[in-house]
Amino acid sequence: MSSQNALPPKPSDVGLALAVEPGKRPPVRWSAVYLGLRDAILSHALAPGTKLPEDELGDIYSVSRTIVRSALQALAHDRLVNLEPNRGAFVAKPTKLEAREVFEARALIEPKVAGLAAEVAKPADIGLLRRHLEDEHRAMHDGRDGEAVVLSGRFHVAIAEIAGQSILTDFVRGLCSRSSLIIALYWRRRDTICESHAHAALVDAIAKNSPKDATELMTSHLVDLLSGLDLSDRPAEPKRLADILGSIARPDGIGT
Amino acid sequence: MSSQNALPPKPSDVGLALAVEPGKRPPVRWSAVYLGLRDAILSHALAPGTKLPEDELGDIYSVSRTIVRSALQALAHDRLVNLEPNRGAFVAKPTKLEAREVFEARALIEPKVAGLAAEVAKPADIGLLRRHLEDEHRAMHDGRDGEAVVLSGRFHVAIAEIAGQSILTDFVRGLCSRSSLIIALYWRRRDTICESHAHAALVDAIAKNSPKDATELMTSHLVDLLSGLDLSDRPAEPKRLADILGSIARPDGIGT
DNA sequence: GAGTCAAGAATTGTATACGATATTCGTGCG
DNA sequence: CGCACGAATATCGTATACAATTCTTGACTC
Repeated sequence: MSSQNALPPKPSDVGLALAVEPGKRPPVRWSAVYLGLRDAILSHALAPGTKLPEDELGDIYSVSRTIVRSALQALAHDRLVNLEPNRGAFVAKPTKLEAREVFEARALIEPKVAGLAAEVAKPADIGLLRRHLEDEHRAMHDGRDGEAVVLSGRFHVAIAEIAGQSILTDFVRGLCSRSSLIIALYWRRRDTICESHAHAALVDAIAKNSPKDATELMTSHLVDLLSGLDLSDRPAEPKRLADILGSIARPDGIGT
Repeated sequence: MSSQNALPPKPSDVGLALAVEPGKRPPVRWSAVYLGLRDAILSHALAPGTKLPEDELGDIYSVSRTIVRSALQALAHDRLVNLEPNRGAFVAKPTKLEAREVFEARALIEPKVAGLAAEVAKPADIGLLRRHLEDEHRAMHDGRDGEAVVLSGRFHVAIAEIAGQSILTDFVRGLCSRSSLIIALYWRRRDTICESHAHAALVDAIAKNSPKDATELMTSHLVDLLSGLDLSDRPAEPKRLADILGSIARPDGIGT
């Protein structure tokens, strides 16, 4: 019955108030579901608007709906899923307004955080960032866009962690997660997807302990990111199913 | 299969992603427990560290533990309660380090938000703020400290709402909530508890559409608030129970 | 043929049962 | 007298059962 040998994935990642040391206490069971879904959403494996039925998720992760429900609630609090009463959970679809606000919040917080990081960064921190940079580069080069986006977010979070402000780090983490959804919805230029250069410059500024440079680089990096989005002011997008399907080369042979 | 016409209903009430209008759909059952506990914590009716047993809360609110559990999870995400696996839920006890970080985050976000509010505030907004001010004053004057603290927080949130940045408003809301806990733990001067004057000046600056003034006033207001706290660097407080009980005039007659 | 309505199916909401873990308290030993 | 150990109790963790709601589908009417 209790055959669930749910291997603890990564207790440190779950940004929640749980006083639990990694190895000692069993990391709450829903964290596996939470992390799995989160990764899937952030890496764009699950598109915004996708329904997330409790039964199905329970089957997939071999847990009861109780656990799934907890995970979904946590994701809802992160604004990665939308809980609609009596209807179920759906991958969130941030509006363009929300998208703008996310980037405005990032523009306020992250430059400051980058400056802080540049002030206190030690060699070990720089090493960590450079390793991050490599991972990112590799994922991007391998064409794994989804992971590249996730890693890009994790890079920003890593900077915040170096700054040593855990609350601001939580904010950055949340904002980056939501940015991932925003990118999935509103990204326009697929070619310029990863300005890894900007990240590299950022690391250099932090390595040189130049808070001012780091602050400015982060600001312009975020502006660049924002400029890659299509956040024009038509709030509703009445895309017709026919338009979408018509514009895609359909595999002839099956269907009408 | 519609493309959800997700009109942002009211993200201000419960800080969670629920597309639900107050009256129409049943507002998820746990929100009653959530709000009740939150008020009790923010108004210092429940002291930090207090255990919150699921059964007891279920009896009080006449719901099953399932509901209580959801409410507690939501509160944990707000960092108002601490969930310790297999041990239960406790009202959070922010450390001094956390307290400092909360106020550093507020010092980063709120001045900017106040400036924004001053830019866009309309007469109706000013009226709202002045009414807030009165409520605060009244509660303070009536000696209801708990509510005064809550209202003070709501004032800051109201400013953020005027600024029209819902995400930053969420941040401010969370930070103010945590500040309430911090005040419960580390407030030192009980007399100067409410610098209602600072709030009044803030409203004036916003009313005059003076972003620069509003920004500076908020900055100094937060500095003042912080200076009222005892956040010295001894991380652990080895207060002995005997000290506390010994220093209080005990009602003689009962007990040993 | 389009629209409406209702019965059935599917999914979510809540309560409860039961196993697992922690805490308490009594007992015995040093 | 203090401490260690173990049974009893209390509380939490998870699964499951059942109720409530929504969605689907088919028939019926206009």
